Amino acid sequence: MSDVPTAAISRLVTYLRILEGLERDAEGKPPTDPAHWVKSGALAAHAGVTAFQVRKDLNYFGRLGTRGTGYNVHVLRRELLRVLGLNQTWNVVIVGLGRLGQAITNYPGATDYQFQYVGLFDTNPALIGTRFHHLTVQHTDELAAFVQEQQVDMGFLAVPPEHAQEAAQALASAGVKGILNFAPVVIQPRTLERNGIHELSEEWRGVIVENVDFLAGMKRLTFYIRNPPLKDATTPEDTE
Amino acid sequence: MSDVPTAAISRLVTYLRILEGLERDAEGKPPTDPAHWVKSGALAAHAGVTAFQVRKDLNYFGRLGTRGTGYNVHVLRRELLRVLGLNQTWNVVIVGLGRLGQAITNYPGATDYQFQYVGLFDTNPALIGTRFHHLTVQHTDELAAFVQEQQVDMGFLAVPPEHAQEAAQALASAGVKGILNFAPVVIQPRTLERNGIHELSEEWRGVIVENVDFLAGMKRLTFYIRNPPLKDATTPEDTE
DNA sequence: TGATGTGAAGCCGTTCACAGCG
DNA sequence: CGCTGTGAACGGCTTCACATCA
Repeated sequence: MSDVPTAAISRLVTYLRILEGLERDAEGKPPTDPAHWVKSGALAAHAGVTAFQVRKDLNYFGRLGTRGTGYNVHVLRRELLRVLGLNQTWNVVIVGLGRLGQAITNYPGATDYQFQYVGLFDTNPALIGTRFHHLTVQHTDELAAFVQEQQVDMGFLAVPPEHAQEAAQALASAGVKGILNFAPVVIQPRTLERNGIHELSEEWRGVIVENVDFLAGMKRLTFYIRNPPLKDATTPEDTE
Repeated sequence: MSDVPTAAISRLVTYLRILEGLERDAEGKPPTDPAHWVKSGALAAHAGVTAFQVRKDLNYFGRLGTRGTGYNVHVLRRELLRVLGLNQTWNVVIVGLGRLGQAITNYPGATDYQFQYVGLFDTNPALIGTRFHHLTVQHTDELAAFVQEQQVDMGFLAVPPEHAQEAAQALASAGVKGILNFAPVVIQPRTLERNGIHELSEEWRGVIVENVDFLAGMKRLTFYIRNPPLKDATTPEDTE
C-alpha cells in the first residue's frame, strides 16, 4: 500500500471530488439509472488525465470496477474515502490565528469529512482569549498538554514564516501525527547525531508534513507564463 | 528551457527563499566574508534535498557556480529571480473576495516581487463597492474590459468551487496569461471539436493554470498518516 | 461486446561517479 | 585540492496493448 506513487494519491483526491458531484447528480434516480455508473474515460475527462491513468490509479487499491460496465459511483466513492482515511474523525488544532489562520478556520468545506477543529493556538497576547468558530484561542505553551488530553491527530500551521520551525517543533513534540504547513518554509525534522550518523529524533518519527504554499504557486506561475510547456499538457488524448 | 522537470521549478522557488535569508545574513559583511558564498550541500540541507539535486537543478540554467568555491549568494539569487520571471512587474486581478480572497489580498509577502494587485472582482452585490487594500471591488462583468485596459497578466481565482469554471472562463476570455486557482476544482480549458479532433480554443491557448488546493493537502495528509512511507523521505544522505 | 485489470515497455526525473576547473 | 558541472545508470511513474471477465 505504501508503494503507490505520491502523484496517484493527489489524483485520488480529485477523483473523490468528482464522484461526489456525480453522486449528487444521481441522487434520487432509480437504481437502474446509468447515472449511478461512471467509466474510466469519463472520470479521466473530468480530472484532466488519461483513462489509462484512472484505471491504473484505482487498481492500486483492488478491483473496484465491473468489466464492461464501469465503476459504481457510490461504491467507488466509499472505497476512496476508506483508502484516503476520510472515514474516521480527525481532531485538528490550528496554530497561528492571523489572517491566514482565521481564513482556514472559517473556510467552508474544511470541516467536512470528519475534520474537527478542537483547539486554536497562538502566541500573540492580543489574540489569546478571542473566539473563532466555537473555540477560544489559547497560548501555544498549552499545546503539549492539550494534544495529549484531546487526542489531537494533526496540526495546521499558519504562523509567519520566521516562527514556523519552532511551532512545528512544538507540534511534533506534543505528539501530533501530521502537520499541514501553510508557511513558505521547509520544516526541518530535528535530527540527532549518534555515532556519526544523523537519525530522526524520536518525536519526529512517523510525523508526516504536507505543504500548502501559495506564494510558491505564484512563482511557478510566472515561470510557466514565460516558458510555456511545448507539449500542451492540458489535453490528454484518450479521454472518452 | 522548457524541458526542465516541473519538480525542479518548485525546488527553485525554495532555493530562492533560502538565498534571501542568506543574503540578509551576509548584508553589511565585507565582500571577502565567506557568508557571501554557499555550497550545494548547504543549500541542500536547508531545502531538504540532496546536494546532487541542487547542482542538477541549477545546471539547467547555466554555469551558475564557481568550482572549488560554491555559489555566490547574490549572483545566484539574481539569476533565480530572472529564471522565475520575478524581475518584472506582474499585474494581478483577484476574482472572488469571500474570506479566502480577502486573506490572499491581505497576505503579506504576496505583493513582494513586483506582484501588483490592480483589480478586485466579485459577483456578490454585497461586496461590490467595498474597498480592500487600496482597491474597490468591481463586478465580474467588467473583467474583460479591465484586463485589456490595465494590461493584466494573471488572475487569482478564489471563488466558491461551483463558480470556479465560469470565472476561469471569464479570465481566459479576458486575455490573462495565467490563472492561480485556489478552488478545489479541475479547471477545464474549453476545447473545440474540429474535423473530429479536439483542440484548445483560441482564448485558452497559452493560458497557464496552477493550483493551490488546501483541502487536497488535508486529504493527502490523512492518507500518509495512515500509510507512512517505508523509506523516510525526510532525511537525504548527501547533505553537507 | 465493451468495459476493466494488468504485466511490460518506454520515458522522465533522480541518483550517482567522476571529469573539469578555479 | 574542493566543489561544481555533467553524461550515464538507475528507478519509478506513466503509457500502452491486450488479456480478462461481466
